[in-house]
Order: sequence, then structure tokens, then C-alpha cells
Amino acid sequence: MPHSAESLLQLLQRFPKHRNQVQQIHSLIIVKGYLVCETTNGQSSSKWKSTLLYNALIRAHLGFGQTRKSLLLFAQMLSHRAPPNGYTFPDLVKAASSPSSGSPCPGKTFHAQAAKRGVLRDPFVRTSFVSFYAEYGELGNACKMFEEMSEPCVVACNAMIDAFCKNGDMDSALLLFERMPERDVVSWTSVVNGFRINQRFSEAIQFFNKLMSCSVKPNEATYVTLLSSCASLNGWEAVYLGKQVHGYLVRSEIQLNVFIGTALIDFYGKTGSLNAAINVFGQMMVKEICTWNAMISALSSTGQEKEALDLFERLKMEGMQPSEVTFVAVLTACARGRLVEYGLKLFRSMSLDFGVVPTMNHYGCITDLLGRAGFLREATEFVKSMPFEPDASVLGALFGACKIHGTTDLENEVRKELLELQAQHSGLCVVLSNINADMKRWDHAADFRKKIVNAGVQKIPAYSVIA
DNA sequence: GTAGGGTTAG
Repeated sequence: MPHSAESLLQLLQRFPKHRNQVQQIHSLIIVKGYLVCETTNGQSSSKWKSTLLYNALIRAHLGFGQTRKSLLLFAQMLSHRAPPNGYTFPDLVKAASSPSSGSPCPGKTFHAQAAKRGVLRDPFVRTSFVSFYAEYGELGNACKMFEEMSEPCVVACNAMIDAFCKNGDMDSALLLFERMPERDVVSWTSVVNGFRINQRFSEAIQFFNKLMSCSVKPNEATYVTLLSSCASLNGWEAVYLGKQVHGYLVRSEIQLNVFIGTALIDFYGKTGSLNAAINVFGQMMVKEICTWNAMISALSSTGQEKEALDLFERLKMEGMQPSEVTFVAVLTACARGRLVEYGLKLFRSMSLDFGVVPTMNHYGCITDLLGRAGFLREATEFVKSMPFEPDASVLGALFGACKIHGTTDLENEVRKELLELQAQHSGLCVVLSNINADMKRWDHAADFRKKIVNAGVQKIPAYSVIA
């Protein structure tokens, strides 16, 4: 029977990646009225019909990144009285964890919904909540979700390992890794990645070597994580290992996919092999915006600012949509190349022409752009005119500029103004004392340390903002 | 149907 609810459901499940088709099917489902739950005839199969269709639609829209639409579909689902089931929540919760889904995040109401519908015992549902809470920095809730599982499977354990890693608790991640009854390549990769995201790059590489010695077969994700660690470490051993991985991938005749390719470009860019990065970029059949961003950064960090900006022009011509990161990369290139006018023009056009709203990072780039070029007063004015309170990165850029341009009266003025502006800001105080210490003005450093105490700043981070 | 991967000044 053409266009029965069953046949449309099958189509959705079979071809969920074809955006236009999904939209057509969606329209057809609406026209046919299949989304309205029928409870009158009492047949259990038709009771769940709209639920299954909604589940498939939520999944399909999540699949091509339309997370907002997934969330909207859930709201519709409730208003149509189609009861969500255990299959509804994993996709829904994933949509809620996605940063593009907008705020406020509805994840917690989903938790309540899942409890109400009696699906919280489902291990798939629980695992997705573990990841959700981990993403939102609520490690306690993630643990609770995990601990209430009677016999967590390897996937649930992997999700919990990742939850620990993402929230900086590598000890617990390793403990769970040791204690779990079986491990797979995802377990290993999650730990490698955990060391990486906690900036423990040497240990990431060590753990990768351990994985190899245990005869675990790495997969693409493992290599991507490893390459990223090698890129950040940048010692000869790390560079050697990264090149070895590349060589292995070439010998295995594995086509460079977007993730691997982007990781390689980043690796070569950060370790100074610009030509290798360009080669990889040229070989890639499919490029995403991240790929272009990595290449732009590679060019700009190796002193080819003009080429970096040319590549940005090419990206636009090829119809790519620049991301937030793209603008950080191009604005940085402008700052390095002292292209003040062009940088300011780009900054103005980013929200106007590309719909990318500047974040604190972008303000930091412009502060850097002005400051490096010696426009310290303009940079200060710019910081004051920002729509949000400057954070340590913006102030770091400003002080970086002061460092380049020497100890002028203006610098002292800037310092004073900013100190008054953000006396409570522990990040700033650290920046200030670092800068002073750096300039061998230990008396001032001590002075600022005292101010930190007087200002009642509780926490002084154990890292320095200026490297 | 649940887990892990790439790009971001100073």
C-alpha cells in the first residue's frame, strides 16, 4: 500500500541521510495525519505508530545536524500525545547536548520525562544521560546515572570513562578502565583522548604505545587523537610518531577522511612542515570547514599571513560557511601580518555578512590586532566597549601588546585601568603578576600578589595565561 | 537505538 504509515516509516529508517527525501516524507506524514496519536480504536499497534514515526524523524534531523528541529519535534510529539519510549531519548538527549541546539538546555526536563515514562531502566537511555551530564560538567549526576546500572556494559563504561576525562578526573577514568571486565578500542581511545584534553600529551602518547603493545587495533578515532597529541607536544619523538602514523595510513591505502586529514594538517602546521600540510589539504576529496580552518591556521602560524587570507577568500568562493573558528584564524592572521584595516573590516563583516556573532575570542583577536600594531589606546578603548566583561584572554592580549611595545606611560595607565576594571578577576591578577615577573619587576609582582589577597580572590589558577 | 576522533590569538 503506497504511503501507508508503515511504508513511510521504513523509508525514513532506510534513507535517513537524504535530507530532501526526509523533508518530503515528513510533509507526507503530516498531510496524512499520521503524527496524531490514535487512542480511540484501542489497537496497540496504532497506539505506537506516531511514536515510531516521531522517533525516526527526530533521529533523521539529528543525523544532519538539525538539532533544534529534533527538539521541536519532541515538543510536537508531546502535544500530539504520542508517548515517547526508550528509543526516543538517546537521540533526543544527544540533540540536547549539542551546542547548536540553543539555550536554555532542556536536558534536565528530558531526564524528568524519561523517569515519568518509566524508561530510565533502559541501559541505552541511561548511557545517553551519562554523556549528557558529562558534557554539561555535572560529573556527579553522570556518576549517579552510571552507578544505578546493575551491570554496565562496555559502552556504558566507555561513556563513564569519557565523562571522567571530560571533567578532569583522569584518576577515576583510569581506575574504571582497570576495573571494567572487558575493554575495546573505544575504551583505550577514550583514555588516550582524556590525557589529550587534559593537556597531558606525553601520557596520551604513552598510553597509545601501551595500547599497541597489548595488540589492540587502533581505529581512525585513535589515530586522530594521537595526531592531535603529537601536534601539541611538538618534540622530535612526537613529530616522528605522527609522521609514522601518516606513513602507515598511506601504506594501508586508507583514503584520507575528513577527521584524519584535518588532524594531519593540524599536526604538520603545528610542527612546522607547511608543505606536508599543503599536500594533505590538496589530497583531500572531502573538506569540511574544520579542514579549512586548520589549513588557514597552518599558513598563518608559519608566517604566511597573506596566503592564509587568500585561502579564506577561496573558501568563500567555494561556498563554504565560515565558522567562529574560521574568524579566530583569519583575525589572528591579520594580527600577525599587522593588517589592521583588513582585520577590522573582517570583524565588522562577520556577523553582518556571515551571521557569525563575535565571541570573547574574537574580541581578544581584535585586541591583539590593535595592540600588536602599537595602537594601545585604541585597544584599551576597544576592550572597554566590549559587550561583555573582558576575560583573561582578552586582557592577556592587551598585556602581550604592552610587553612588545615596552614600558611606556600608556602601558602603566592601561595596567592601572584594567586592574581597577577587574580587580576581582583572578585570571587578570595572574596575568598581571606574570607579566611583572616576566619583566623582572618582582617588586611589582609581589605587589599584585598582595592585591590578589586583598581583593579576596579565592582561587589562583595553577597555570600561567601568558606562555 | 547508547560510547571515543579534527579546527581557535595571547
